[in-house]
Amino acid sequence: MKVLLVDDHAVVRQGYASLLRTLLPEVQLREACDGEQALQRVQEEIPNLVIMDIGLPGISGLETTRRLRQRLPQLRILFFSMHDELPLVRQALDAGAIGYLTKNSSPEVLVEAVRRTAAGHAYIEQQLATQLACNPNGSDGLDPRLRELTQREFEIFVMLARGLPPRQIAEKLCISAKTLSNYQTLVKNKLQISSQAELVHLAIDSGVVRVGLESA
Amino acid sequence: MKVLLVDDHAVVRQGYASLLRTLLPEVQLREACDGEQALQRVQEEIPNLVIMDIGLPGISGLETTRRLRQRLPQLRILFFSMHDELPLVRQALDAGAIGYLTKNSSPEVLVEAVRRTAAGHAYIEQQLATQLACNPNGSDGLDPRLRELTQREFEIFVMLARGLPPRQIAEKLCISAKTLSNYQTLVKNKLQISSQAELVHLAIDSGVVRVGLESA
DNA sequence: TTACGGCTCGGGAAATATGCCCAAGGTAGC
DNA sequence: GCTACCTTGGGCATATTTCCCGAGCCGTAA
Repeated sequence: MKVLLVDDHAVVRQGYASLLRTLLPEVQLREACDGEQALQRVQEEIPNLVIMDIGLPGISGLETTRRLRQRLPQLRILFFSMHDELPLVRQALDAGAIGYLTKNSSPEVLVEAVRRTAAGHAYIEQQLATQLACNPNGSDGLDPRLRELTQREFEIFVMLARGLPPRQIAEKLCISAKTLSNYQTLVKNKLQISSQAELVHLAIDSGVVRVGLESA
Repeated sequence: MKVLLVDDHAVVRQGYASLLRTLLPEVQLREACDGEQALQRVQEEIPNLVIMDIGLPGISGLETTRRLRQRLPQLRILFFSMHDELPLVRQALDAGAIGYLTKNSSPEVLVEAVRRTAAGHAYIEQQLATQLACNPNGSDGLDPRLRELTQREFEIFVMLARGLPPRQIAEKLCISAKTLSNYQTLVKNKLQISSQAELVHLAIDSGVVRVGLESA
């Protein structure tokens, strides 16, 4: 079984790599540190499964997933993220992921998820699956205004709501501070708000971010 | 019994005034639309009870309360606010209020509260009282950083966290936009944060504001 | 194919906001 | 009276935002 690990934090990635090698000796691992590299690796050799971090620099995990699925619709992608907000899970599944796991999961769960998704079965972390099942599918808690946002705008919206410094957002997305600023204005217009504070309230209300600080 | 009603929204104030007149015919009502006027009215004639809105323009309800109590330590002040966050209740009581009621209360409760506070007994809305009792008195859920803020800074902090437009805050507090801006910088420094988004998160974490939009 | 529309990205210029320093007036306490 | 601190704002340099505009891409409809 061939697995491609995509995560921008080398330490984290390698940690999970060694974990997987131990727990699943039959797996042949490859790694990528961003979306570009992931696309390239997949082109070189098609894996049975891609394990994808959601918060990549440059093209995000979501965008990378869309592109991968576009090229290889049968490709299986398992999201592996530190975020457990429902709307993000939905975004991942919409983008074409077959599974979603948070980084809080135990190694056993990780192994199980890898096995199942590699075999083509969906796997969503227990708790998230339950919540998804409860929250009637289509009608998230999402504010209708959020539907107006494009994918890119949505990503930026989330980061802004988390309170990441603008510089850092721009860096992470590999766009100029200027572009970020323009997006920010655009997003605020679409959401019909004027301050960053309202943006945070809206994000929390919609369940897009959780209270409490921390970064992406 | 003489009661002074302090609230900046004329309609609201008069609504409650007529309500009180109906339910408590023995009450002699006077009104004030801001802190200045309240101080003046009290000077003209000392009421048995002051019913105070927390969100006044100019000097706030809290500040007005402090000044009133300074001049007349025996004066009874009942807060009547649309906000039900515990730290705000504490601030009101600290400022010298003898009662706290939210605007969601039923007329019966209002009457009861007026009767009790006018008679010199404390009256705190059932639900709030319970919460206050549960949350060990001194050690709120308050972030230690919030203790660094002066009263004025705290007021501004709350308004910023609610997402009020800067213009509006400055207007409401009757200070220049420049002063507000200076306060904002000061507050952010004291709280050791850099963005407005973090400010909102901190406020929500500390229970100073509740999620959901709306203004003051 | 061509044309159109939408998305992403950023430049330019003007308006705003911020950060930092400083100073005046008020109040409280010693 | 003196000191300390809060509140209020001016000045000024810098950063951010806003608004307008154009380029490149991509998918789709004609």
